[in-house]
Amino acid sequence: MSALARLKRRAEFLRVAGSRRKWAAPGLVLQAAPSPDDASGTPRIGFTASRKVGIAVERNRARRRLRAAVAATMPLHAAAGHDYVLIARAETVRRPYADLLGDLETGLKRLGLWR
RNA sequence: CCAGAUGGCCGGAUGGCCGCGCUUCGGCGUCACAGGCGAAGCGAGGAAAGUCCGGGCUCCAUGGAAACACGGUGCCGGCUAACGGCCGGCGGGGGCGACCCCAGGGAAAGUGCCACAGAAACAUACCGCCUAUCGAAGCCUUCGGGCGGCGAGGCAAGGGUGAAAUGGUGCGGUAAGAGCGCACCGCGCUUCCGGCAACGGCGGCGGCAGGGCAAACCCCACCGGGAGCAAGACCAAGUAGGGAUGGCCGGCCUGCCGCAAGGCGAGGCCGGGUGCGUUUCCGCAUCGCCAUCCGGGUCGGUCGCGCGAGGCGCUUGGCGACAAGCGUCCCAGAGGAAUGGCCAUCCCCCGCCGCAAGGCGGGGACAGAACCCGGCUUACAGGCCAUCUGGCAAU
RNA sequence: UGGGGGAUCGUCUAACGGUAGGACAGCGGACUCUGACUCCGCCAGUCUAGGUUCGAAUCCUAGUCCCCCAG
Repeated sequence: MSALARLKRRAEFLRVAGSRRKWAAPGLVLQAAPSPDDASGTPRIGFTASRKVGIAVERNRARRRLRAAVAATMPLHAAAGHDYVLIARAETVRRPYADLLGDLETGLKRLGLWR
């Protein structure tokens, strides 16, 4: 994930969620917001897997699959100068990988951040 | 072969492409770091889980002790750093058996409880049984007495109630009965023997010496300071050194207010208050104290943090838990948190098609380190090994 | 991650180890021209599994779920 950065603070997640730009797909929920300080910087990604997703094994699996999908797609196609939050759902663990990639791509297109 | 018991073990395998974390090395870069590039090595579990116990480690309290309080454990012996764990025994219960299960000290130290029912739940008599003993109505009489069963009295066998009714069965015995006597069983005490002990065995004595509950209070024995890696240490940055409300002391001196009586935490001293679990003496800290609320700062980094009661193998001792010795290995260290994503082949299971070879499709348990270790408990697809038991068949 | 607390009708809340009670809600009925109020009745529950006890919501053990706290 060399071309991407990570979101780590709770406040950052809340700020992205407060922007209300989101797209819900069967495999994931994508939220996005412009970066506060650097409009042309590298995209920053955050992952969330709540207890609704499942036990710790399933939460870890969901987050890893999302991270793999991001590594395959977003360095090339995500618009710069934005923060993204990916929320795992219960389906994220079982959804076929190709569909998961499709969810992420259509999410980026729907939010107008496809590049 | 079938059914079962116990103990131990495994927890999919191989490869490819793309990635992640840590360590080391190389070169780039830098005054030196940082950073990023490449390579190599390593990278979840038997339960990592629940957080139910025990320790290590860290800080606080530790001053000096005793008593009290509180919490825990509970047959005996051993193992262990320790344990509520483990091993071996004992006792009780279950199973044809291999084997399994048991909080399993004390109820004549004391207190308490035992609802309803029942006469009575710890010391009793409702129904009942009896008339030997004492008194009496009535009846009979050969006038000696007898019958009668009202009262006093005796009894606890039977009925009934209950979870539980003061040893059980049988024989004798008696007015009726009763360990009242005897035999066997049970129980208590005890000589001797075996055992370190729990306990067991043989014998003797005692007629029973006194219901249940201690996962009720309790007694006895033993153990235990408190908090926890968000412990704690260091570096960097940085604000404040507060405010409001309410409640609660005495004496003396000074000061202030007041003409005075007097008042006032403004100050000091003494008593004292508060804290160190409680009490006692002593000691220490703090002088206003206590409660509630408000206000202000940070949300960074490094260490702690991976050689340990360590893993594996062999030998020796021990029934065993385990211990000792020798050899060998280094084996995760993240921090919105790495240990992965995808694909292929093989293995196992299920379904469908097929005579078959095989083909197609689906699935592969429980579950993710967060300071570490020893246990316990709980979850778990499928499989392997060893020993043993019962049954059937054959030899 | 560590520490602490709790679970009783749909909701809130009682119950020395001895029949699980009350309020609200719901349903039915009565009163009323109708509704409200009021009255009567019904519906229902001890988180789960074992154990101790004659008897467990209560005591003990294990599990499940929920809530709170933290430098």
